[in-house]
Amino acid sequence: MFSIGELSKRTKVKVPTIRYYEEMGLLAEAERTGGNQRRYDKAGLERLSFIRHARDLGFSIEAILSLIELQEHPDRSCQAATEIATSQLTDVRAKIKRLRALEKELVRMSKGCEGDGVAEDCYVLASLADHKLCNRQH
Amino acid sequence: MFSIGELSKRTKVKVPTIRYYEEMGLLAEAERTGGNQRRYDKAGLERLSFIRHARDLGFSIEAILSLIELQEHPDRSCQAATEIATSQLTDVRAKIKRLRALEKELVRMSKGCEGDGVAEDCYVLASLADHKLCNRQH
DNA sequence: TGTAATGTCTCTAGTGACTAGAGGTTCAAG
DNA sequence: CTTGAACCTCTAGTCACTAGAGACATTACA
Repeated sequence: MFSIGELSKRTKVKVPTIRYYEEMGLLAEAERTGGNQRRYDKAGLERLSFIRHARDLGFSIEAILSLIELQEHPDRSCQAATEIATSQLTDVRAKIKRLRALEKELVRMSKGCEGDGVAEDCYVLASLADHKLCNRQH
Repeated sequence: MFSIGELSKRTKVKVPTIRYYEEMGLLAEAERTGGNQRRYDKAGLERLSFIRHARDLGFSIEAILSLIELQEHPDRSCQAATEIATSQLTDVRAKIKRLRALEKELVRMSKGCEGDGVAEDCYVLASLADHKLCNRQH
């Protein structure tokens, strides 16, 4: 059994975040010492690692709740889990696509201006003021 | 002179968002009718278009405030504008990099599971539970 | 000119996933 | 037994909006 600080160290999840996860129902309510401090065991550690891993991959709290629910019913079909992962993948790909378009536009903007002139002639500012100067939609 | 709703239509920025931008100091306080409703002119329209364009490119409100400040002092050096754009570009590139790593991991995860088994054997869940199953850091 | 529909006003509160801080209590080491 | 670090709960703040309540203004049409 170890404290919340120890759990935090081992999982690299900050202490207030652990408490927040408990409040959100991602973590079961921890056992308490006589003095009301949380104590965790291996199961708690594994659960938090799972959560952190999923968060790192961009899953929302809500999605993680569903995944945990599934985890706790090993007999259920895992279709939902695959669906959540696939939807996350679609999301990620959409974001990448959008960011790539932004990247191109920003490169074009930055290249147009050396930063050595005055604001009046700044290509960055001009580009922002007039969308027509852009090559692509965003 | 036109109303906030008209401005909203022309710029595709929602009415409450326009009011929010005003409160944040991105838009000058609008003129008002006798009945206290906001009225805008061409200058207001251009300013909001600028803001929307910058937001679309991912600039923060704070960054846009700086850009607007520059815009209003056309005699100042535009170095700051270029710096803001470049920093935004760096940001965007970092995000793309990270998302690409996530994408790879999610593909690997999804491929490992057809979604036709039970949760106990689900590769998605297993991957989340055990980071060691991952190919790369994220 | 009357009325009804639509638009606008301010204000408060909610979103997601935390983060920061106040003010108080408990624990572990020496 | 004392000290200081770690812990507790609670509230409020972050970012960029979004939603809703309840009241007032404007516009279109009869």
